[in-house]
Amino acid sequence: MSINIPRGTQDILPGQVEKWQLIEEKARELCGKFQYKEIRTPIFEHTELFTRSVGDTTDIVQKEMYEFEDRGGRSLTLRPEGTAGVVRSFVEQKMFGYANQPVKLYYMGPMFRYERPQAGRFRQFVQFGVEALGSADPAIDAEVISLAYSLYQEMGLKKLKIVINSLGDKESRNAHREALIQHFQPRIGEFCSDCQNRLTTNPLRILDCKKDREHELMKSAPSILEFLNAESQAYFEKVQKYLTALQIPFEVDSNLVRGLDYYNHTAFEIMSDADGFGAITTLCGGGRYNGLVEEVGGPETPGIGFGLSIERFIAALEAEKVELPLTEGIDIYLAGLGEAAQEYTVKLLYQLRNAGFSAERDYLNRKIKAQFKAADRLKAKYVAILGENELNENKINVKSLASGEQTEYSLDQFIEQFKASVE
RNA sequence: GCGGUCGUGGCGAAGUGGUUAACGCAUCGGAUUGUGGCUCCGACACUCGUGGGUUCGAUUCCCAUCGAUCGCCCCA
Repeated sequence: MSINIPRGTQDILPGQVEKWQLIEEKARELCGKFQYKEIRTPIFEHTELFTRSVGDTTDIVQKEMYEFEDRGGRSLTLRPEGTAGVVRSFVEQKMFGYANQPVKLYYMGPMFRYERPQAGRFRQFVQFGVEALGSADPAIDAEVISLAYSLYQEMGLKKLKIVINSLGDKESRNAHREALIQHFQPRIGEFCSDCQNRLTTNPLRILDCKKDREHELMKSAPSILEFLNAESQAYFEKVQKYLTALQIPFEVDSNLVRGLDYYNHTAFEIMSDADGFGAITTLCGGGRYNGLVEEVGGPETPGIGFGLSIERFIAALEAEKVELPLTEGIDIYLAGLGEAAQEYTVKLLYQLRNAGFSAERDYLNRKIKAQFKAADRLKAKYVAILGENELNENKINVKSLASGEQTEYSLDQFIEQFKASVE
């Protein structure tokens, strides 16, 4: 029996990988403009880092982590998200002491979650994310959101929706939580089983339920926004003010919840409205996590960031049928006929490549006709034909595949002459 | 963890309880003995996902299993 790819993973092959490269390039370019620097942290960390930061009651920690013990008996976990590792590094490398503050970082790499795969959901997926540590200015919340938004826009996505909410600070959250429990408790029996569980684990999530959306208690439920204290309220308003100034369209959804424990204040998601996008709508999720740095052992430091999946990014591009500017084709294909000529093309090919051309030759000993077909498939602009005749007469014929015109060159000076004629 | 659908050549995709497993694309060869994209001709399935069962006989029926896919939960 042959070995197949592990569940929830994928091979990204030539033809598809170019899309990844484009997104990665664009992300890096944008980070340069926004002044976020790349950080590369390990793909596995001590398990405790995730249980402490992500939260040990979250689904991620409870049932989705790739956790293992190494030969030294340490409990390690393949990272399920990017923020924890970055924050760990921030603390461990004492970045809070850097002259440049806030510390603005980005990362790109594989994350791992043991989930049942479906559309836009994998066990290994690639996340691009950004973290800004050390500033509690609402302007940086707007900057982070605008960075993600720009990336999608510049790649050509149009059907985007930004949803924001404020989760408030700890005080606001706890007050809200109590109010929710009081609100739903008396009639929780009328809700779905999921919601009944949520009442004790995470009552906030009840508001997010799709089944019980129409229940009257849903509409009358206390909103987090009513429980924001003055400070949280002012902060949230500032974020909105800045987004408006940046002309970034957004809507406030007081039911927007984040699944990781470390979030507070600003929470946001960027979603795709494109048809045929299935059940996945969230392209990007992020928010503020003041308090996380302390949780991981560092000094009191505010932070905000987002994570987005490249897989979903590409799915959204496909759903919107965005044409990406993928470059393809080669400059020249060397068709050789006969042993002596074929041998000669080995050298010629290398010279062409060194002269700056993308070039290819036949490696399967094919006949001239098949070599032309191969050149066609490679979308070659030119085919150079070298046979016994040409070799003896010190010349080489070059045919333009577009026009069909054939030009003769001196074999000695072929590279120089060809280069001159193309330029 | 739960539910729906599906599993036939490199890819896409028909099909039947019975002995040669359609077709399309791709590939290779030929028509055109050194020139592509069009056309025509030819070649190309000893695991019909795997294991077991029913049967004289199964790719086709049943069960299990694995995988894919979509949805729930949750999330990127």
